[in-house]
Amino acid sequence: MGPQAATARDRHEDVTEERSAPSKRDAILDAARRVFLEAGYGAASMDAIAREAGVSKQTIYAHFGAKDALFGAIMVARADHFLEPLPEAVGDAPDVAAALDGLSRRYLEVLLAPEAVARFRVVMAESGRFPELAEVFYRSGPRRAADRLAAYLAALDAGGVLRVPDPEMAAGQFLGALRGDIFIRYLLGLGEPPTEADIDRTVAHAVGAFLGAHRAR
Amino acid sequence: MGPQAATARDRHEDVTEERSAPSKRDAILDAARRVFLEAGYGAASMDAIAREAGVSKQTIYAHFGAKDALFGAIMVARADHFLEPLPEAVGDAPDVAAALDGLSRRYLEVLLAPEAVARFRVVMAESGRFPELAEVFYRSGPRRAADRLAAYLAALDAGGVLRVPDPEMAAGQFLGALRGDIFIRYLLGLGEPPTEADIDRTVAHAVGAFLGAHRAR
DNA sequence: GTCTATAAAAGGATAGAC
DNA sequence: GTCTATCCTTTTATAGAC
Repeated sequence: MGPQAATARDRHEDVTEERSAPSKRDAILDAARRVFLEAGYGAASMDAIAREAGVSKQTIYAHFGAKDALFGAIMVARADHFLEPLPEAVGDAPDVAAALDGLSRRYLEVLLAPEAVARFRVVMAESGRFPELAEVFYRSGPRRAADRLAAYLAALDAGGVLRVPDPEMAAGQFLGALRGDIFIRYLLGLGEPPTEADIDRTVAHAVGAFLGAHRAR
Repeated sequence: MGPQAATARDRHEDVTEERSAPSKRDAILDAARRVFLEAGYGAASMDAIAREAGVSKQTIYAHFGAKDALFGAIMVARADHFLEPLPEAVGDAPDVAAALDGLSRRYLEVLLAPEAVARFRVVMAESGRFPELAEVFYRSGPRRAADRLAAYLAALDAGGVLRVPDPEMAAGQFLGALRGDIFIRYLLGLGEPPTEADIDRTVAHAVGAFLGAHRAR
């Protein structure tokens, strides 16, 4: 093997191909993600995952051992990416209204992405069987978003821009207002996804109400 | 049979007992409700329901025909009771703050009842398989609560008490703020249920913010 | 590592007696 | 209407060849 190959062999010792071909392991993970998120844990069969990945069932068991281990690998691995694009929007905005507006749009964008909704639904349904998974999901997703917003609101209060005596509560309720009815409908699989105009109205109303409620005296 | 028996025999023709003993049918419905809500549709077995009800599996099939029919009977039957105690709180209250306060407490009380949370979770998880069930649940639960509140807010706006130009949106976002973080945590099965003090703080904050945002000029 | 074939168990639904 | 006993399909998991 060539000299630069050293950086790429963090998993295998005896690989012969120099280009890291899409490994069966990754194919399995990808297929499992799709099948689990679409069907839920119980209704997803290992046969379906094997078929989707183009491998045999035994190959899956050789890699992951059992169904619940595979499920855990999928759900935890992707939990980090949830709501990751949120923080940048807070610090750079010229004024408060624009900052809240931008943050709200990113939040709804992430929250209403089909994969995020499916993930939420599955984690929720299986929270009894996988409690630690629900915990990780909560902390890396909803909790993190609320903490970031709370920190921003606390800074606004300290700077005298707004009056926010209880930033944690205010952050939680603001994000709750943003979710409003839309998210429930989405989780229940009802009706059409919200249009751009719906988003505009929702964000404008939530931000306006928040600024009205917390304006400095 | 006696003359008064006529009113009670809307289902049976050949009953011999005069007191309506807890029928097997009701025992099945009750057991099915418990098992379905605890385990979810997929993980709930007909064997478990039969055991819990103290009857044989065949008795269940004689009454309901199939698993999905039994599930539908359970979930739809109880959907009416969801949020039923809400409307009274609106009209009688002396002032707006007290009305919103009372309504908020009832809403959270109903929403955080263990059975309501379990129902929400199950309907959500099975919304793909039973779309019409999700629709009925939504309309009789979340939607109804939001509509009632919106009508009240529209009346306040018309009376000049508050300024609420978009009552539907305001109602949805107020209820969303009320759910805030608590409901998500609850759905994910995390941590302790909220204490009385938590409820007090949550309601006070949401009502205070709402009044601040929508006060008449 | 990967495949084909199979074991072992669970669960939805039905047959037939009473 | 109700029970016991059974069928048949699906599904997780494993054995053994290559």
